[in-house]
Amino acid sequence: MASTIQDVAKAAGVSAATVSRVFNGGRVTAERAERVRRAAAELGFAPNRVARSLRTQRASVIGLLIPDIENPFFTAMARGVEDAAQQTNLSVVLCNTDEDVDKERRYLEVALAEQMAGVIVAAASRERTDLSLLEARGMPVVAVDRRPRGSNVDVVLVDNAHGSEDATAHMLARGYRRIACITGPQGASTSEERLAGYRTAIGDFLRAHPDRAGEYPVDPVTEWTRFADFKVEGGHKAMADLLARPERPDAVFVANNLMAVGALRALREAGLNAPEFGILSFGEVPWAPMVSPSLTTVQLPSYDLGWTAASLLQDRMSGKDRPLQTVVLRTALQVRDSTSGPGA
Amino acid sequence: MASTIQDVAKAAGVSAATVSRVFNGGRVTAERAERVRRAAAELGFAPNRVARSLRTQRASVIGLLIPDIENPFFTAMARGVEDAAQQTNLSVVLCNTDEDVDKERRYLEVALAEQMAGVIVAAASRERTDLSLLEARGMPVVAVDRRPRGSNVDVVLVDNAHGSEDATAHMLARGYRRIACITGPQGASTSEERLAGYRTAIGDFLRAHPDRAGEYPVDPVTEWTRFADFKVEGGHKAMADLLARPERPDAVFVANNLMAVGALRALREAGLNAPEFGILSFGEVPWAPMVSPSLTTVQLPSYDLGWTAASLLQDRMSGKDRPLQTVVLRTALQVRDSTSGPGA
DNA sequence: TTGAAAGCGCTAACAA
DNA sequence: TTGTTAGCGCTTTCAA
Repeated sequence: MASTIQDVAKAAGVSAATVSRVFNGGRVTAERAERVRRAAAELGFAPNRVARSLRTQRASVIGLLIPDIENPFFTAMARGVEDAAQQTNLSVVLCNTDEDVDKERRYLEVALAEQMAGVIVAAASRERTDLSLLEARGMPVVAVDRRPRGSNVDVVLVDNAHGSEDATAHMLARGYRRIACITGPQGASTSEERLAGYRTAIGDFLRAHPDRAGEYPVDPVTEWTRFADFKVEGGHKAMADLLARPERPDAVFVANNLMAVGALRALREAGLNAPEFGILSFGEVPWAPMVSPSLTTVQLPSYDLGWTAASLLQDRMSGKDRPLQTVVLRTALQVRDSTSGPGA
Repeated sequence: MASTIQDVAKAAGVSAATVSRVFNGGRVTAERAERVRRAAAELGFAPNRVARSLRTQRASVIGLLIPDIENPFFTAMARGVEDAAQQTNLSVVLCNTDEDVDKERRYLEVALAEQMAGVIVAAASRERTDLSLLEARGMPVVAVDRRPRGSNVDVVLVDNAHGSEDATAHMLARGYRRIACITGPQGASTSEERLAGYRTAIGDFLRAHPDRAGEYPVDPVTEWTRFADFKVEGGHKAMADLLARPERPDAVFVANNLMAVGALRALREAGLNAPEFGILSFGEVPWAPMVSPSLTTVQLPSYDLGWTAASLLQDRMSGKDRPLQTVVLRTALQVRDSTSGPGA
């Protein structure tokens, strides 16, 4: 059906090897190259990548494994990967692992069987994702967003601690003082890192203003911290709980976007509004600019995460034997109206 | 590096053909099959899919081309495709065409070169997307959401007209009378179909209540219709324009989710609120339940669109030679608070 | 039921 | 610079 390199060779009166050279940048005289190109165009020839992969033992496809294709954070990341890959004519195969380690393992096996050129993986689990199979076979791998335990691969991460510190410092600068924190589950690295950033900022402030200590409960960084589940309902419950305390906070730093939605609802139910009560979401909310007041957020470098991972992967694929890298990307604070200050 | 079928054959003391039969359901005595399986497990053997594809001339990968991976409508569709494909052990390669016909064409060529088993495409353009290359080579193709002009492929579409008619009828039933419509660009099939549904519902109502005609401008279905661009700003401008008219509407049917966001803002700026002023969005808005009042929407069958397309594709792939199908899937009205009625 | 052998379409080593 | 040749790993006749 489709024409092969042999057909083109015959039509152009040259050997298959010459046709191959024309398509792969080998040395061919201009005149013959032209003849080949014309014949190829006439026959609608396009090299069969399957045969090429089999012969060269490498594909021009990279696999991208993400836990949730419906999460904008990951789709933006996928765009970054795609754009970077396109520069070297790599195609990207997107695999949705659904936060399921088994499904993820199956896709990893597919990547091996398909001889993919490399794999970028946002691990379904830091504990249980196992990249050793790929490593054993020498397949280039880059982990992104989460670093799977015990794996020897390049990693690209978000600087959660700095982002949280900046965000909290911003709220302090805008005049909020009694800032609470709703973070994710205890033990999850992202929760812990974001909480740590918040604590650093509060600690720094208290050290700079020792006179202020009297305004706070015994230990604000623990009294006003709640561990939730990164989901809407968890954020709602945590916020309601914080508001019920005798020393009520005047602002809240929420460690992810879904919990921020829940916290917003709890505030509204308590008759509180931003910016009198400050609220800031770690992680973009698509409709952040549309709610009123618009929501201040920490923007995650999702696109760049993908772009960077793809670049690292291509380095590895080209056989550069440099030591393993961990790249940490910074977040960006998007100041909007929900943190204008308690008196604004 | 990775072990081949030959390695397994040697280890099990059989021929490569026998190993192949074990993995593909050929006739092999139980005892030898067992030996082969053991050897394969020991060597960590998994058949090389590239070689298999080259030999059999077909792959176990299908391509899914979508215009915008960051649009929840398409990611939900992708989930549907993926889930359906998984049932027959097909992998899905997701390609983001970015509403760009050239990029789309490149991906279509990749699909051919990679010998993919089939392609599902949400066309970047109804006019300019060209599937004839694939058709010429006999590759199974299903078009989804949009029917590219001049192509002979199975199609899965959304029933825009019925969905809009239902939605408009719902608003009428809730007591809104002066219902405006903001639709997409003139000429786009989705705009026209949604507008047509709105007109049908209004027309039916007026025919059933001829006494009401006096309450309306000369021709409500044209006076209160605005063509916008399916974007936030377009919706905002159209709504503001409608509100400036002497015969002000008391509700609006908005033909997509982004324009609904713009329309909401225009309403708020004019001091109008739902449900006194009714508003309904065609197409789900992720935060529809979270705004107050919660937004009534028409839910598109995005997941099922994908699932159905994948099923049709698999029929085609298995060589069933049935006539071309067009499947039209119905929408579902999600009634929330923004259309409780003008007196609610 | 089994194995030997051919060949899918391509590239790369080698020889000319 | 060009062509010849071998072979990537698999499946599928064909003959035994």
